[in-house]
Amino acid sequence: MTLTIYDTGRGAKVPFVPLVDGQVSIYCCGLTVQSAPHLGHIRKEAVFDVLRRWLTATGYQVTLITNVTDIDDKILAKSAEAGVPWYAHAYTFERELHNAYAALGLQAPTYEPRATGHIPEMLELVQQLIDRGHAYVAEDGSGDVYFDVRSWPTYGQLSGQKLAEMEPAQDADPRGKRDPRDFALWKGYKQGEPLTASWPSPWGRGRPGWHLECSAMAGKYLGDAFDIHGGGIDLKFPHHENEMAQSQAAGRPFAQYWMHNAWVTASGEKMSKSLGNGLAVTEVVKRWPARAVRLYLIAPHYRSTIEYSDAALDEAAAALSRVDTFVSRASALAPHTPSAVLPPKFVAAMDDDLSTPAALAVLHERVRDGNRALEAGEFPDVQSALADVSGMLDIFGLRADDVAWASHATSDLTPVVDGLVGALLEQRSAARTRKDYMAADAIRDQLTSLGLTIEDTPEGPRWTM
RNA sequence: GGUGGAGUGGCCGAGAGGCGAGGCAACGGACUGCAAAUCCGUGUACACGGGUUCAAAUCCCGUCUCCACCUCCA
Repeated sequence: MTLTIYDTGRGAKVPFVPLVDGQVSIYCCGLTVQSAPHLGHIRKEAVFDVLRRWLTATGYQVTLITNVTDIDDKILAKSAEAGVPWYAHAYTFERELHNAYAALGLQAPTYEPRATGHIPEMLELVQQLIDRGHAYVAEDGSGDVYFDVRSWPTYGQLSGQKLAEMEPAQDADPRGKRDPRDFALWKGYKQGEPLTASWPSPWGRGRPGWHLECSAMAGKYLGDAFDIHGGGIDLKFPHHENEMAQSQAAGRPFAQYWMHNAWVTASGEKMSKSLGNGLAVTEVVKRWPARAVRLYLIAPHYRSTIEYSDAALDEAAAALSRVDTFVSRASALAPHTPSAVLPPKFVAAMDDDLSTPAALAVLHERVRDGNRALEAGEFPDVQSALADVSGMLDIFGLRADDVAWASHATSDLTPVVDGLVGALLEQRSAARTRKDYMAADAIRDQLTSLGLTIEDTPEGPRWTM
């Protein structure tokens, strides 16, 4: 059984064969750090985090590069509006992005290059394109450099667009372009822009175009050819189309597979900044446990649109707590280690284009098996179910005891609380023994009002936050 | 105008010719002093209209609705 992935370029599920045996190189378009990341942005990170965990678990050595676009028109515009330097503005949101990563237990990429740190690599790429006759300096003296779309016959292949059929540019000002569809590789410095946002180049001061950045950084860290290029489906055109064109036109084979995730919608429409801060990751994590948010993001298939609703987050939290309850009950009986060999149905699901919904169904099945075994007192079965459940949770990045959640876990007060609660529970048990249920319930109500849940189990009372 | 995706039971969300994924909620039962948790059970869902087939949510034709991209949005 081998991994099959849906390759946007071929428009079909295809077997995944890496360029180098045992290794996988992935470039995943990161964010333009112009505002706070919302659920939709972080979905992409969650999806590729799971992909990476799965590849790693199946024996691959994974290199994941995710860039940070820290210079672009919007960053300049918004920072000017806010009256802060553009780099400070970008840095603010880069840090917010990292906080969001941490909150959702996302493993850091192998490396996370910033666009502004790779100007030389970008200039080199532009020069190669000019030399090969696929790029030209604008004729209007703006200092812009454009990719010559008509010089590249396969332009439009990735997205299935035909040049002739594309909506005519409503931009009346061709800005020195030979064709309205030509895109900027390099943007000449304009009066009024901060001088710090420009770099010297053979064509005058300026800054890189968005598409160019990714090609240059992917090339630097992954080589001329690499395995998987990922990103949101909305980047397919023009961003990825342009990346592919400019890289291949420069003689680099570029990505072998393209994986695109769908977005998160709200009220049926694509989530966007205009819908307000309510959906910012920082806000969502305040309202629901971070692990539930993560589950919510990875439970549907990555190519399906997720419709945001409070109720859906509530459901994810409820589903997760069912799993957690089993894990904590079973763990109390015996130490365990996650299974190295996962249930075949789970493996088959994950290998089938990362079919997390089917894989999750297997997780729930094993939880049920485990609960049944728990009732029957079949400890070997409990242990085996627990090991499987842990192993599967590991792939999803949802193990409660994963170090990723450490910074958000309760601190070392747990033993103290345990002692105090334990003392009260002993009093309650005594009251129950003498059938003084009024007193027993009073203690339980008191603890409940503090946010604790008390459950009576065959092994004695048990409390959870 | 071009390109792509979607419409599934109360809700979320898979599947893609034949045995009702899974979760959440609800109801009934078991267990419990009462709960909680857990287990067992309960559903004749696939936008609409035709057609193909022994068999269609899945294929074909038509219709409606929604969304996205073609504007530096994950």
